[in-house]
Formats: sequence, structure tokens, C-alpha cells
Amino acid sequence: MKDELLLENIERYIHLEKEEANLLYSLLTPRSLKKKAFLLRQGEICKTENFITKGCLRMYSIDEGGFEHIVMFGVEGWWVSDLFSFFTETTSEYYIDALEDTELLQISKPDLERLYEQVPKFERFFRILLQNAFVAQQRRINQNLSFTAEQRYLDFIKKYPQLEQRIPQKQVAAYLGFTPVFLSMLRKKLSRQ
Amino acid sequence: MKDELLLENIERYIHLEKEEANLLYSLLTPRSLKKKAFLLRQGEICKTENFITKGCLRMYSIDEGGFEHIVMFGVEGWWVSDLFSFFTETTSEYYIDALEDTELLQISKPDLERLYEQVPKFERFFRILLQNAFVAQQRRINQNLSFTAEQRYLDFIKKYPQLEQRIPQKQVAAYLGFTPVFLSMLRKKLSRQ
DNA sequence: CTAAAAAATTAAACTGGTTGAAGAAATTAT
DNA sequence: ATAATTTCTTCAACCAGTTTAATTTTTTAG
Repeated sequence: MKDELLLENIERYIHLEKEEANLLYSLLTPRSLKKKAFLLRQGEICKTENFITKGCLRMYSIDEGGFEHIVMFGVEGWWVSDLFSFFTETTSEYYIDALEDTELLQISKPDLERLYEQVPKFERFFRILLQNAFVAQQRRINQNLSFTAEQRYLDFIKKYPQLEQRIPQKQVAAYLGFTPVFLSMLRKKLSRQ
Repeated sequence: MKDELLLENIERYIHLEKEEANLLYSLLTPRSLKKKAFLLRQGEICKTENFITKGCLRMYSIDEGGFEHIVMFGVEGWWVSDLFSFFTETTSEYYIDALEDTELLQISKPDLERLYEQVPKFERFFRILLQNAFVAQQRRINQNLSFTAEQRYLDFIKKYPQLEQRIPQKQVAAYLGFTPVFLSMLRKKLSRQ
């Protein structure tokens, strides 16, 4: 049932025969994460790509001053992992933890490479995923450069209306790049108008 | 001779037989761009991936206030294009122009797909390219969130020392996300210490 | 259900970075 | 070479967003 989420996700870009889908599932490992549990910590190597079937993750760094900065959120239907660490097998600078109880499907690097070899189509699929992620990031860089804090917030709630309801405001602030105090002032100001 | 730059670039990730390299070159078109000439304008579709053999390009947006924001630079050995526009064949929000007289090798989308089909290794190569670009962007997002303007500038000159010499300071400011005036003040302050 | 902890609000003082304007320096075109 | 244009610098007034800290509200854990 929730497996269908992954197949839907994939079939948007490539068509899979039943055996190919079966091969994929034979290589995936389900995993549950309780709220606040870590999937990855700074200094560890990210060993898997992770597809979220339920729940919500965030990937973030902690700066010298101890402040958290969120580089990405993930919810149902999204892939989340530190691709740099995963691909290069070097230690990660990021943490990934669960903002809600979360269910994942995980694939390891050797298994992913096996998959590419046996069904080259998958290499295409993961390239397309990466393209989409790349484009979303580019958009974010551009918006961080050209938008004010207020514009970025309005764009965020427009783009992820569900997400804003699900997660604490301080996480939104840590994603948008300003303080929770400032976000609170912003919201007040916007609600008055 | 400068063709070798591309081969070196590719051979870092995949090994090419002579025929495969020949096929690649048969699909590449050289192009020259005079300084200030446009490779892409907002509203156009980005028809090619572009490998720089000489010179320097920037990809940027112009906001409502008329300010330019640089999402990426490219110099010799780099690939530059609006991947979103290229992949989806939709109009671009960006401009790409030359900061110096520039020489390119271009490949069109149909030719790239021909290349993937005939030599699937290339799909791997371009996926790796995309991975690297993705990681660089993620790093930039994280730095924009966690670093001050001064830290970002110091990181920039450390990471691209050559580039800072080659391009006007105002372009550096448009990349880092602050004003040329502020950059000038920063440089003065840093030179005093 | 209650206590404890975490998150959100408010206000005031403050700071990093902007704005506008004017002159100096460097680059470009003729 | 010279004029025209673009870029860089400097300064002072200004504003968007931060900081600190106290209070209230919401969430979590037992």
C-alpha cells in the first residue's frame, strides 16, 4: 500500500516491469525512526539513500555558535540523504533526524550499483531525481540572494503549506535563514494586514 | 590541445576508448563568445550544455529592483548551462553572458541523448558531474545560512583565488549576496588587520 | 492529569549590511 | 592619447534582522 508511493514516484520517470520492481524491492530495507531519532550524525558516513514513506526528516548543520541550519526537509515521497557523503564515502558534515515518527525504505551503495548494472534504467531515474533536486537548490540560492526574509517566508508557506502546519516554527526559521524571534514578528505583522 | 581539457575532465570519472572520444567530438560544436555577449537570456530555452575551454561565464538573474544575482560562475574546465531549462525544455529565468572572451564546446539535447544511447558510460559521467554540482550548491546554501558576509568573502577568495583577480569586484558581491559598497568596506577593513 | 520542558511571543537596545551621493581610479572605445 | 563609461571608494544616515531577556503558550513525558 505505502509501497505504491515509491512505485508511483518512479513510474513518473521510467517504466518498470514487474521483475524490475521486484528486484528493486529485494534491495530495499524498511526502517522506522522515532521522532528525534538520528538517521545520520556529523562525522558518520551516509551509507544509504532513504525514501520516506511516512513522516518527516530534516538535514541540518550546526555552526560554531551552536545554531542549527536546515539544508533540506523531506516528507512522504521524498528521498533524503547526504549525497556527498554517500557518493564519496567520506564523513558527513550534516545531521539527519526525524521531526515526526518516520518510515523509510533504504538502499545501500553496493545495492544501488548492483541495481544500476542489472537495470540501467535506474541510473536514468536517479539522474532525474538529482536533476530535480539540483534545480530546487538553484532556485533556493537565487531566492536567498534576491528575496527579503518576508518574501522567502511567503514563498515557503505557498510552496509547502502542509509542512508549515506540521513542524515547529523554529525549524522554518532555521530553514529560511533568520531567527525564530524574527519569524514571530513577521507573522504578527502579516496577520495585521 | 585545449580539447585535452575536456578529455582530462571526463577521464577523471570514466575511461574512454578512442572511438568513444571521437563520437563525443563529432557531436560537439565549438563556439566563441565575445566579452559581454549573451549565451542565454531570460525567456529563452537553453538548448545546449556548454563546456568552457577558455574564458569566463556567469549565470545570473535580475530581480524586480533591477539587481543582478549570480547563481554560478564558470571558467576553463567547467560546464555551464541552465539545466532546468535544458532538461525540461522550458524558458529560462536566467541570463548567461561572458565576463571575458570565451571559447565553448556545445552539445545539444538530442545529441546528448544519442550519446547516452550509444555509450551508456556517458550517462554515468553526466550524473557524476551533476552530483558534484549538487554538492557544491548544497555547500553554498549551508554557508549562506551559517556564515557572515565576511566569512563568505574569505571563503570565496580562498576557494577561487584566481577568479577574484579576473572579474570585477561587483560581480563577486553579486555572487556573495551583498552590495559592492559593502565589499569595498570589507576589503578595507581586512587590509588594515 | 500534572509537572517539566520546549516553543512562541513581546519589547527594547543593538549591529551588520544598505542606501544615496560624490569623487577617484580603472577600463574601454574611438 | 583622450573622452566616455564603468568600477571602486568613502562617508553618513538609515533599516532589516539580531540579541537578550522576561512572560505566555504549547508540547512532551511520566
